[in-house]
Amino acid sequence: MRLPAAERRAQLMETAITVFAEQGFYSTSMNDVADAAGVTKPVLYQHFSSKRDLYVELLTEIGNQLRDTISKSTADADGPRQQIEMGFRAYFHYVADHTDAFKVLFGAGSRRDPEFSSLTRAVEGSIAEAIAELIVVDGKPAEHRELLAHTIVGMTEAASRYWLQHERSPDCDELAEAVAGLAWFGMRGINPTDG
Amino acid sequence: MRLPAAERRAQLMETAITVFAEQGFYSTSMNDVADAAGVTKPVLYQHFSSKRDLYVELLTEIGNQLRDTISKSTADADGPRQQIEMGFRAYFHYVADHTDAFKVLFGAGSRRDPEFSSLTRAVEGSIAEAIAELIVVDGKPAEHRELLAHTIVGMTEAASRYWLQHERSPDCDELAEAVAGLAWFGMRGINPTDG
DNA sequence: GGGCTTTGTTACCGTTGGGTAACCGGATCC
DNA sequence: GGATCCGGTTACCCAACGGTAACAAAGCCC
Repeated sequence: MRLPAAERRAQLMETAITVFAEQGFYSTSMNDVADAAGVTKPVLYQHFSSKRDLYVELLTEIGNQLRDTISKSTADADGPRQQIEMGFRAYFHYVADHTDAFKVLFGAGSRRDPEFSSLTRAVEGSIAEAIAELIVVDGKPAEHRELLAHTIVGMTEAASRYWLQHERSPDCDELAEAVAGLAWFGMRGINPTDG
Repeated sequence: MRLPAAERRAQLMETAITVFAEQGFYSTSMNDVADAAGVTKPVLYQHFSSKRDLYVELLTEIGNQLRDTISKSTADADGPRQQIEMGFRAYFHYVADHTDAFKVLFGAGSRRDPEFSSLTRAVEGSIAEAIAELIVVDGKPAEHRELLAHTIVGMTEAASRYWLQHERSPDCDELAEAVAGLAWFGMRGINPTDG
């Protein structure tokens, strides 16, 4: 029942992710989180100064996790095609293994609020940056690169949402392959001279 | 000041779209909507039985509008490539011309709630259906088609969001061309035997 | 075992916001 | 010119929720 501060804090964050993932930011009360953690509200306020603060900490932690996962997995890729492939695989595996975290980071509540959305956009931005480097545009304005990169990131989120809602079929790797193919041929078709 | 019921109702819906687009479902109070319309709360309740009811009516109207716009524009297309092109053009023009409506339909508040999200998903579904027919997959499970179609729909939303946040540059048609290309070559690359 | 710290709890406050009851005033119809 | 709609307002109720003050009890150090 009684836990040392650090452990309690970690448990609260984990619990909060579950509850927020299910009900979203606005429909979740601090009592909901506290109850789910088997604790009362003031305990929550011992660790987080406000509801927003709690949510912000969740978003930053999740964002860092996802970013690290992807960047580690693409580090030792061999060529752009493989980099795309491995990046997508890592992304979808993260979605599969940390579904609640994914839902919190890219779910509804996080995009409306300016403070929250700046965090999720930072994550999207850093992923998009990596993708943008793989796009070769000649004969087209360079700004298209960022646009297309962000579009691909959004596409991946959409695929994840659809996949989660349809019994996670096909399996994770097959999903990654299909969506990576869509992205790869899409961005390559734009500029067919790309080797 | 004083308006006949039908007009007042129309005005309220238009105003509500603006306010909801700006602040989202949860952060918008019925008073906010009423104030923005230059009217008091009970007037709102004379036309809509609850906040949810108001929102649901907005979503269905917007959804129908968007669906009609797209299906009309693709009706007299000549071949799949042109169908994609024209569909995307219609979609992005809708975003440009009815930005607030777009934000309400695909914005944050609408995906969290099951009742709301079923409406936005219905729209996405009907667009995805049209796209799915243009995807030819052989050698791959047929279920991939729906997955990819939904992925492309999501990609379009993401592109719209990014575009709106970056001063709407490049212009609408150029945007449509770029994203349509991404989708077309993406879904074509998946199965290169497609003519 | 007594005192201090750390971890909880109960009970409360203030505001916000969905929803409603009761009342007002001008046009219209006879 | 008075009854009658119809569109509108003021004033309110009540529940939910973010946040807090004050208090209880477990563990630890000596």
